Formats: sequence, structure tokens, C-alpha cells
Amino acid sequence: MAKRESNVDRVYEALRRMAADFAFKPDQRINESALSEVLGASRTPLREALNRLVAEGFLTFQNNRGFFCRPLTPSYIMDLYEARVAVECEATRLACSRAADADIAALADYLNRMEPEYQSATDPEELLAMDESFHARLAQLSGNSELQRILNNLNGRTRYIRLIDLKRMRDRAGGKAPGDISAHRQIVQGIAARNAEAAALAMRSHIEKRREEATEAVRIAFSQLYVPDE
Amino acid sequence: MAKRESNVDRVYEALRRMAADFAFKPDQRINESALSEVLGASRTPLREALNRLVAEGFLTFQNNRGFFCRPLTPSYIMDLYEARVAVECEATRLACSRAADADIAALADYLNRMEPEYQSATDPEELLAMDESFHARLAQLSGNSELQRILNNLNGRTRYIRLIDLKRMRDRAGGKAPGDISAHRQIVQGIAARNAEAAALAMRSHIEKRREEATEAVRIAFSQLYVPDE
DNA sequence: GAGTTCGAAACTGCATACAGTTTTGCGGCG
DNA sequence: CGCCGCAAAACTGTATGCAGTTTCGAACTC
Repeated sequence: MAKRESNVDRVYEALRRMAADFAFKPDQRINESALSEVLGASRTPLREALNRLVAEGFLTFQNNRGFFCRPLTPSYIMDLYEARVAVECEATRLACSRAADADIAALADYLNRMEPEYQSATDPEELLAMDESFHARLAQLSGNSELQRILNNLNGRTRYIRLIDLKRMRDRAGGKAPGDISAHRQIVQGIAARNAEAAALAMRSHIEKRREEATEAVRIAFSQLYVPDE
Repeated sequence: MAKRESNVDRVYEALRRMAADFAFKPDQRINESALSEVLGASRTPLREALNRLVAEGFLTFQNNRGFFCRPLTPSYIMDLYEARVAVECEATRLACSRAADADIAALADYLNRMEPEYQSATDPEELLAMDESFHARLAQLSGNSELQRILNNLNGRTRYIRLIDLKRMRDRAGGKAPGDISAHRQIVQGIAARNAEAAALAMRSHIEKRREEATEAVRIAFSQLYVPDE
């Protein structure tokens, strides 16, 4: 048998994480030679991975000038959140009309089991992972793998902003997670009742609330990205 | 000054067209050496382009086995159409709430100017180009470049099926284009009236009608792809 | 004749090299 | 002091070669 994971895959995963976390600063040019040395691979597999990330919207590319980190602007983040609304609301509608009762119940159960952990967690990364997991599971109920794929991509690209947002919340008052899980519960209830409009509406307002928070988070992200170290 | 288009771009465009048109049969393995010779480029840029197409969902990839044409199944096409509903309905809603009157009027005007051409055209490729152009313009009205990007990708991946569908329509009765443009007109009217729900509903039923046709078209596509030549 | 094994051929994965382009930095000029 | 021009350095674009893996087919077994 052979190795299951190629060099390109490894490099791709590393880059994806770096790009999602803005390890490259917005608009920063990416030096292939330097990066290939850091990642322990030659430029050929590195460029293959970079090309994938361009296609996924994590990076940009200019002829004869190379790869760049995507810019970070409020309107870009807005666009991503609006796209999330589109994808997740439709996924919710589809889940209403075709998800199995057992699967809906399983999601509700998941929500219940997670609740204590969710309420007590303070680590933003952990909170975000749980939140993303819920939304991914919900998208699964739609039975549509394209919507799942798109959502996964959008989540990857808003991840950094959402983390900033969660950190901000943690550092201020502690009253955030409770409201959040109730929103999730409301969505699941709508699905369980097979009420597509209600469920989709709950999803929409849930995401739009997040989006408004995110706008503020972008400003903070800016300061973290441009002033940060030393 | 330099050449604006690199070799990779050229190869990418060629491959994208080939993939969209199923010049490779579903699940067919793609031979890099042979393909690089056909396209007049070495394997390095070819592989970079192939990687982009994998990220965009036009091809698949397996470690140590190479690139494959995506499979073609009814459920896959359904997924793409459902994703289109998600994206275009939300784009329509956004257009209602924020497009400039002038831009909406321009789209209505475009529809009017195109109508004679649309009514008289018989070439499926031409019809499809006009249809895609309308939908792309409408997405532009949303002011959301992510939705535009996703729509563009989805259109690329349903392109072949839609062509098959249009060919089928042409070969049967001639009563198709008229119904179509009226649906477009209805959507634009909804936007002009700033009636988001009506416009989105019109868009939804427009695409869902197409989707049902497409399901039948997939069956035809199968026969064309697996039995076809000689 | 169906199934198995094994070696050769074909193909992919990746490093490297070099050509062409862009960027940088320095010296001269206004 | 700033600006232009130019040459060197740095970087990207792509071809090529080789190592490792998979695929194919012929010979062999039952």
C-alpha cells in the first residue's frame, strides 16, 4: 500500500490554514521560494496548492507577479456573509422538505448534548468549531452536497473574522453563547415542524445578526493585521 | 509591457471549455502527457490548470492516479440547480433592496433589445449565451461579487446539460424561447417594483422549471456521452 | 477457461534548471 | 532634492528528468 497523503495535500492544508488565519497580510505578495523552503517542498507542488487556493478564493493571482493574499475589506466580508445567507437559508428550506425525522431529531439531540459545553466554553476556537459543526450538520440535512461544499468554503474564508468577533465578545461581557444556542434551537424547531419559511427566516436573522457583528470585527482585524507584532 | 495571458491561462480556458462540454467522458481518467501534447504545453502548467479545475468542481482528483472527469448523475445536476436557486434568489432579493433604478432600467432595456434576437435564434449555444448573460447581469445588480462568482461557477458546470436541453427543445416544438423571456421579464418587473418576495419567487419557479427539464436532459446526455460517436 | 502472479510499460509526483519578467537600487541629470 | 533610466538581483513561468506508483498483459497454475 502507499502513502495516502501526498505532498501537495500536506502543503495545501498548511496553506489553507495560513490563508484562513491571515498568516499572510492582506494584499501581501507571496514569495514562492521562501514559502517552499518553509513548507519543505519544492515550488512545483507548492504552486499546485496555491492554484487550488486561488480557485477557492483564498488567494489571488496576477500574471508574472505571483500569488497574493486576498484583500480584507468590510464589503468583502459582507459579500461572504450574504452568500452564506443564500446558501444556508436554501439548505434550511430543503432540509424542511426532505430531511428524515430521525436526522432532524439527531441534530436537535446534538444541540442538547453540546449545550453545556457550549455554555461553559471560553476558547473562541472551540466555540467556533462547535458553531461551524452545527451549521455543517444542518447543511447535511439538505442532502445537497454542492450547498455543503460552498458553505464549507465560505466558512473557511470568514473564519478569521469570526474568531476576532468571538474574542471580542469574550473580552467584553459574558452574555453571548446563550443567545446563540437559542437561535440554533429555533432553526431546528422550524425544521422539525416542517415550516420552511419560519426556519429559513430564523436562519436568515441568525446570520444577519452575526454579519453586523462581523463588520465591527473587520475593523479590529485590520488593527491586528497591520499594527500587530512587535 | 508583457503578454497579458500566460500559458496556464490559455490551457485553463481550453480545459474549462472541454470539461464544461464533457469533452472528457464522465469518470474518464485524464492522461496528462497526451493532453499536454494536444494543448501544446508541458505538464507543469497543465497540472496547475487542472488543479484549479478540481477546486472549482469541474474535475476530480485521486492521489497517484491523477485527474478524472467529474461523474454525471441526475442527483449531481439537481444539486447544482438547487444551489443556483439559492444563489440567484438571494441575488434577486439583494437587487430589490439596493440596485439603482437606472441599473434596473438598463436590465429591462437589455431584455427588450435582446428579445427579437432571442425569439429568432435557433442556435442553442447562442440562446444559452444570452440566457446566461441575463442571469449574470441580474446577479450584478445584487452588488455582491461572491454571489456572482458562485453563479458563474455553477453555470459553467450545468452548461452542457443546458445545451442538451435546448437542443432537445429546438428539435421538438418551437415554443420555448417566448415563455422563457416572459419569465425573465417577470423577474425584472418584480425587482423594479422593489418587491423582493415576488421577484425571488419568480426566479425560483423559473429555475425550478429549468431544473425539471434538465433532469430529462441528463438522461439524453448519458446516451450522447456513452454511445455517441461511431 | 478463469484466476493469479509478476515483470514491463505507462503514468503520476516532484525536484531542478533555465528563460523571461518584474522589482530594486544606484548613479546621473535637471 | 526628486526624478528618470538602466543594469543587476530577485522572482515567476515552464520544460525536463527521474523516482515512485499504478496499470496492463503475458505467462503460468489449477
